[in-house]
Amino acid sequence: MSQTVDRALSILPLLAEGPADLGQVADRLGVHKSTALRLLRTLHEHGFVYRQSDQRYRLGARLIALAQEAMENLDVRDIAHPHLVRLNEHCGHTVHLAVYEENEVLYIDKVESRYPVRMYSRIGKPVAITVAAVAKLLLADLPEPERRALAEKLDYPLYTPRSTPNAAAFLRELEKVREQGWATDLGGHEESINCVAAPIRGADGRVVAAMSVSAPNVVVTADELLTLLPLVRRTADAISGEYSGRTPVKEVNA
Amino acid sequence: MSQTVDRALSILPLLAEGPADLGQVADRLGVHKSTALRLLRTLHEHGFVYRQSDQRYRLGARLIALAQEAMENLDVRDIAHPHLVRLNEHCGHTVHLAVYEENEVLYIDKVESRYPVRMYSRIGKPVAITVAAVAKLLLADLPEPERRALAEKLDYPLYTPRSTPNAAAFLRELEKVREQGWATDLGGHEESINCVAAPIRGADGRVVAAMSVSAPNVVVTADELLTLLPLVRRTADAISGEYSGRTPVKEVNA
DNA sequence: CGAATGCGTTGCATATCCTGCAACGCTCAT
DNA sequence: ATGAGCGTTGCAGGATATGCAACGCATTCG
Repeated sequence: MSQTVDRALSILPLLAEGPADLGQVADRLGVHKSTALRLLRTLHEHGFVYRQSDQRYRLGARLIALAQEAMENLDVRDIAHPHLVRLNEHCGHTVHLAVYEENEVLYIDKVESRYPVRMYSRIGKPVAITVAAVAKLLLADLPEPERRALAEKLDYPLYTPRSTPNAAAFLRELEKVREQGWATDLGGHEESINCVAAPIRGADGRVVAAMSVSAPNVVVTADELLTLLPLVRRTADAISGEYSGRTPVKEVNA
Repeated sequence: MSQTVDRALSILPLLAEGPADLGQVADRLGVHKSTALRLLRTLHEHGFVYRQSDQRYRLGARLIALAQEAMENLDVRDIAHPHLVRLNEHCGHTVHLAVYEENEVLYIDKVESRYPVRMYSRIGKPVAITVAAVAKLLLADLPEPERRALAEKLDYPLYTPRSTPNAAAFLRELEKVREQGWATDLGGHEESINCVAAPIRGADGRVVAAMSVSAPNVVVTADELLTLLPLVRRTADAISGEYSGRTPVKEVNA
């Protein structure tokens, strides 16, 4: 809606691909160099871009710090964290917490596996939305039209033979997940990694987040992992209770 | 330099403090509501802000994802990571990697302590610049005028009695750090936590990053921690070598 | 060694695009 | 019912962003 701001913001994803010089930015924006320069300068003043020694621009530190703050005032996260840690202490596997927000699902917390073989993932990273167990739970709860629209719009990359192949299959899977109230990903993203996940609900019953336990099958088989399901669900329910119940504990910020 | 973009970007730190509604944003920007609305809309389209169910705005997911990408293409980080992990495996303590960028020092990587007592810190979080060992190393390497200017501008919060009290003391400390080539923080930030840190240098000898080992003194005393100094320095030197030497291994992106 | 190319940068005139206003619709509380 | 408070819209005026052309500076090539 605001052309100038629109252009300025478009620079950021562009720089996320890697550093770029003024000319490249101007070209990809389709504007004159002087225009790009002024936009970059403004971004620079705010610390969103950084000018490295070779004069090229890349994303700046303030952006990282801001994102950090953004995550820190997600209240689900605060409440969930100790539960995730406790679950990790019980089973030793990687525990994730994820939320859905406007066509993306992303991890907002993680407790690392205590086994030497760890899976790759990072807080803040958008998850493989068509296969991840947490994504299924979050999308399954969307209003039907929105869910359908989103499913149609997605790509369905075949990470493995067991990846969700297309929108129809995905919608069917979501329906199933919706009914059973939990989800799995059995080798749909990484051949050897399995997950079980459960939803965290707000006071109105809507799914506000999802948590999962993941483990490579060199550590435990899928069947063994599934035996953790009741525990995972109980943990998720405990978080739900605390989240919707508004525990009076810890109300530091007004 | 660009008023519109300037205003739009100012909204983000504002929202980082917590969700806000349209009126609040307009007030704090000192603009008309309709203006704020248009800016917020533009930010929304790009996913930088999110409109929660109560209509208030907060920082959006794209911001988090972007910051993630920003960190992932810092090459020091890639190179350093395995070294940090190895160091952690040796000593068991928390290992940090930090960089300086325009008046801020922030952690860009972290390997968690394997002891039950862990220190609080988060990747992406700006560090306590006046006391942290890594910050001392990074600032000590700045050109003298810049270092002095920065030191004058900083606040010197007294986290503990051992915190750096003022600019003069800080500059003296930086001089010392500069000469000895390593730094410590002995209870200057958290009473019970000590750190030893060493610099990572680029091909031209300039400090590009700094790494540290931190441990609470309930686990090891400051003296014991200092015995790790040679190992920390060796690790930092190894990273420096790899970083400046341009190892031919792994050149995926052109 | 000098010319030429490529880059970031500046000042300026044009008109585009942003701004603030005022009025509207809506929800919620009185 | 009535009013207050909030987000939203269309519009006219003018501040503000834009592209141009020219400059400085480095690096490259003749």
